[in-house]
Amino acid sequence: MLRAIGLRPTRQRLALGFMLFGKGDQHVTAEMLYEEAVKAKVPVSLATIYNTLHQFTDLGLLRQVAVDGSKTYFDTNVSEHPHFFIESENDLVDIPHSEGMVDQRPTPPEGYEVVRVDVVVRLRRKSR
Amino acid sequence: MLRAIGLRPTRQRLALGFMLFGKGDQHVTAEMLYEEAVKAKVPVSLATIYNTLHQFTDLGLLRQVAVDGSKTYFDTNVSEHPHFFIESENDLVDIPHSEGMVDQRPTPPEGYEVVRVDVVVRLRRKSR
DNA sequence: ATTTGTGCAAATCGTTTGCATCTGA
DNA sequence: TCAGATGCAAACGATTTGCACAAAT
Repeated sequence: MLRAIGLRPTRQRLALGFMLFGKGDQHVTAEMLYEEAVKAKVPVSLATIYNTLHQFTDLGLLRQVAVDGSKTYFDTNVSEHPHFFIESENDLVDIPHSEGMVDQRPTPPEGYEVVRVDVVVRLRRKSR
Repeated sequence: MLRAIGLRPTRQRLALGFMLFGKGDQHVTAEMLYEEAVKAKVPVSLATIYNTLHQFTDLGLLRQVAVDGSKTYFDTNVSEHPHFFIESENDLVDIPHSEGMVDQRPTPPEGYEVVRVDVVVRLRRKSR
């Protein structure tokens, strides 16, 4: 598969590929993936994690989600869909569809095209 | 007005308040506001800009918009509305409403409440 | 006189970059 | 062999923080 998209199947790319796509849809940050790799004793550097995430994204295997200022999230589900972001836990999850939110692409202004649409519903644990 | 919301009307807060709310809706980053202040010869530090932006946000005068990794944008229009983000120019603009996009609040999961909904349509200049 | 705000510089955090070294075809 | 990948450490940019000084009430 890596070969198919023009990337050398190296140890680290293979390992990261399995971690990302081997267990259903998930949302990861560079740091999270790095931790997981360390735990799994996969020798890989943070720099390589970033390289890989971006390469995968450019090749359409991952999708970036703009959540907020700091961390960048990558979604293994590349289809267009909205997210819940639970602020207290820094957790990003898909919104089960049909949960309201008709999500129609707006017409872009003359001369521009839509790159992607980010819909993030930010949640907080209810106090009372 | 500052007094009304419980903030001392200091020189810099007054100046920043005018810059923010004195000319219709706009979208600013800390850096942009700082530049504007410097140009207008308003003596203010970046730290104070950040303090002020956050205080105003907490008090509901501004609204934060999650655009992407780096810069944080603040919108003087605090109502819930979607945005276009023009990647090449780093420009954030309101989407003229009725442009499609039915924007219905989804039902949050048990025990959570919606803090805010960010809808960002990312645009790129059309190539051909 | 007290409390609150401001400015500076240093510290932090996620991410990127330069470059020497390694590795897969 | 050798282009492409990796790893390290330094560089970066936006934001935050600690603390001395200044300004509102």
